[in-house]
Amino acid sequence: MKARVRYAPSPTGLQHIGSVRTALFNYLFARSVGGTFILRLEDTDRTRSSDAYVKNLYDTFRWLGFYWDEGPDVGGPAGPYTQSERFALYREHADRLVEMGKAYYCFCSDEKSAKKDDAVDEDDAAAAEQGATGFGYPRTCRSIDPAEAKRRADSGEPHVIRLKIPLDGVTGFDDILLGHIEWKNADVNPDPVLLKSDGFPTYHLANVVDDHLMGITHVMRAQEWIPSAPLHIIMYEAFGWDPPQLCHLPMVLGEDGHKLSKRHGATAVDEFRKKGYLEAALINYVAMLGCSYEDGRDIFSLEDLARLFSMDHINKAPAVFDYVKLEWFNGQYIRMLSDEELVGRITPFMVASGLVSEPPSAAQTSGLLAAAPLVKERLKYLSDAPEALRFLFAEPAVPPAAEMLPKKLDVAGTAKALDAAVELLGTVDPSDHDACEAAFRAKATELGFKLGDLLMPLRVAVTGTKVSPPLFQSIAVLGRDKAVERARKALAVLRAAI
RNA sequence: GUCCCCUUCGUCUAGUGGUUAGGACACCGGGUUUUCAUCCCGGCAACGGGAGUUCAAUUCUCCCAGGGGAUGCCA
Repeated sequence: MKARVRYAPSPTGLQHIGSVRTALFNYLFARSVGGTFILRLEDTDRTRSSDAYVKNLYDTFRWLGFYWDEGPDVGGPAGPYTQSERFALYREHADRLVEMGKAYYCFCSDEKSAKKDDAVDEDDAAAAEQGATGFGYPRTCRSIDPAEAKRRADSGEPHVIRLKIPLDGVTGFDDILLGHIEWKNADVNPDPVLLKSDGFPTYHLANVVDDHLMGITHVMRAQEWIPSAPLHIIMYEAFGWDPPQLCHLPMVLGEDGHKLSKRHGATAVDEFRKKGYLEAALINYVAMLGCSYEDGRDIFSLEDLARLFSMDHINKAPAVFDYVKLEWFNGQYIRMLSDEELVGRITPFMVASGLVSEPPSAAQTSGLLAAAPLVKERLKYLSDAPEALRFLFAEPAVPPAAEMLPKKLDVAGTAKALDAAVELLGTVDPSDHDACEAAFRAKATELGFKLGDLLMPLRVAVTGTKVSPPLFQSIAVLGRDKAVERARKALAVLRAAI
């Protein structure tokens, strides 16, 4: 049977790096076995779902560059792929369970859920201290006569439908990664809500019904879902369906060992994009969180990953998200870009910084192209480009004298060095890097300076900073006349400061 | 509290009874160099603890400890 897997996000927030990792693993698995990857929108939380987040979902995956074979936007034989459009289906199935005696109507108010989480925790703790045997819902309505319950429900009394968890016995399953896991039914969440009072299904119902109806063969999801697995198994059994194979992926943690969240740093994929991460770097890094491929290699393209992926290389232990290592990957991928590609990537950042017009002029583009090789190995993020290239597109402030001093040189000495440098600059061809260096080196020796003594003040004068791409190449891109002009102004400042 | 999952360098991992426990990032040295980077070389650094099984355990079993997750009309 052909494998069918799905990514089933709820559009209640920006796409999170953790969920995208789950999506990626599902995608890689599907590709590695020639299966089908499906997107299903779980928008059953009416108050939190929003179209803006659906748009963010599409934008995110378009950027990442891996896509689903079936989904709300591309269609497919098992649609619709948006749960709100499958509304009637869930009620039908919930009713069916009630008719079979596997679920029941509940008329309790949901005052507990209206409280804040903390309050609920305190309640539970208090209940436990008092020696309460159970936890969660006390199964109050489970004993109502079914006929009467039906009458009350039909008469319009507000209600939910709850699943009857067997009071004894055990429920278990074989996790592809974790092996056999089982629970005493007495330890399973007592009678979870399947259909909410607004008629929408909860995750549990919608998930099981849709996975079955959509022919899902493998469910790969984060380990935080393990405790709800028995609920789902009980439902599959109640419906008389075969459950899909389950595989619970290790969680992604922050450096403090807790579930990765905003306080650890960027978590929305959008944030990574805006910071100037390359999608290939992000995919490469995230794919390696909790999974290994070829030993001794760390750079993998999406195609490589899809080919090499295998469930038995997934780790059981949770993984800490390491921003520093991701940064290293980003640098690697930036360096792999051709000059043309790099220009294409940094242009939006140059435009956003106001250094380059929108659209860029031909001169700006050729300037960027000439400068690309100078900054390629210096960028950690694409967003570093404006700062690194600012001197080419904007006039830097004339630096104060102190800023220009090389190590161990005073103002007078620096003025002398810069004077010599400016004069020499007028006589050389800046595009001939080797010749320039030879000429400056000779001049430095002649005057008793080091090469750096000549170059540092010139660098600061021309680029406005002590840190810049290689000087001669920078000057070649900028134009010698402009460089000389800046250097003369700086020289005047130095002389005035003697 | 209860249930469930997990446990190799600081981090990501390789390893499936016998290895000097390997690699990557980070860190620390050194080299190249025109600042900053890149690049190259070297170094530091791990099998949570205790019982077993075995000629032999990082590898298998059990217990403990530690960490995490769940315990919603959110997913």
